Amino acid sequence: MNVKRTDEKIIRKQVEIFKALAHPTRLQMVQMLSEGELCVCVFQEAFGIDFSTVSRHLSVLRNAGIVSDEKRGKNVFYRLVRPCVLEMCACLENDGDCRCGNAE
Amino acid sequence: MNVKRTDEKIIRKQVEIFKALAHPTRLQMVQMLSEGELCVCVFQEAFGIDFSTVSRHLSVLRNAGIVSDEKRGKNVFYRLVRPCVLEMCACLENDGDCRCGNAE
DNA sequence: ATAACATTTGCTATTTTAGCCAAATATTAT
DNA sequence: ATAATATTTGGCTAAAATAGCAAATGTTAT
Repeated sequence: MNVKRTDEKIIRKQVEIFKALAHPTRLQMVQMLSEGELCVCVFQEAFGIDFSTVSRHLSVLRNAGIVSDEKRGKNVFYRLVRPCVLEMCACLENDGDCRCGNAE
Repeated sequence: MNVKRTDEKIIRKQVEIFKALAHPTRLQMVQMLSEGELCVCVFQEAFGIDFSTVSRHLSVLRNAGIVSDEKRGKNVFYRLVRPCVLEMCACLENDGDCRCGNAE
C-alpha cells in the first residue's frame, strides 16, 4: 500500500503544536491573546492558579512557536505569533458541520 | 480585565480534538486518510505496531469526532469526517510563515 | 545595598497516556 | 458447529504530562 506519509520532522513539529493546544488552560490562554498581548499576571488572575503553573503553560506555548514573550520593566508580555491557531479553533467550533477548505 | 473567554464546553471539545491529533501515529493516520477510507489492517501494516494499539489510536480519533468507522465484512474501515484537520496540518507545515486567515 | 515585586526553574507527587499481551467479540469459510 | 480471520477490550507496566511549593533570578523602588 502506498498511502501518503508526511515527513517525520514535519509531523514532529505539528504534534508539538497540537500538544501545546491540547490543554484547556493553554487553549484559553491562546484565545485570550487574540485581542493582543497580555502580561503573565493577567493569566494568573484569570485562572487563579499558581504563577509557576502559568509560567510553565506559557513556556509550552512558546516552545511550540505559538506565542512569543517580551520583557518590559518587571513584567513579561506574551503575544500570539501563530494566529492561525485561532482559525483552527473557530473551525472546530462549528461542531459537526465543518466545511473549512471543503477538503473532500 | 475583561479578556474574551470561550465557553467551557466548547473548549473541552476543542481540547479533545487537539489531544487526539497530538500523537505522531494518530496524526499520520489522519493524513493517510486524506486519500479516502482505509481498513484497520492497513494501519497495522504501515506502522508495524500491535493491532490493539492501532485500534486504541483509532478509537481516540473516533471519540474526538475526527474519523468514523464502518464495518463491512470482517473488516472495519475508517474515514475522515472532519477534513478541516488536514487544512490545519497544511497550515502548520508552512513553518514560521503562516498567514492563514491573516488573523492579525 | 536592600527590599519588594514579577516571573522562572528545580523538585516531587499525582494523573494521564502509550503499548503490549491475552482474552473476548464478531464475521466469514468449511 | 467449528475454525479462521479481523478487530476491540481488559489488565498491566512504563513513560510522559500536570501542578504545586519553594528557591532562584531579574527588575524597579527606597
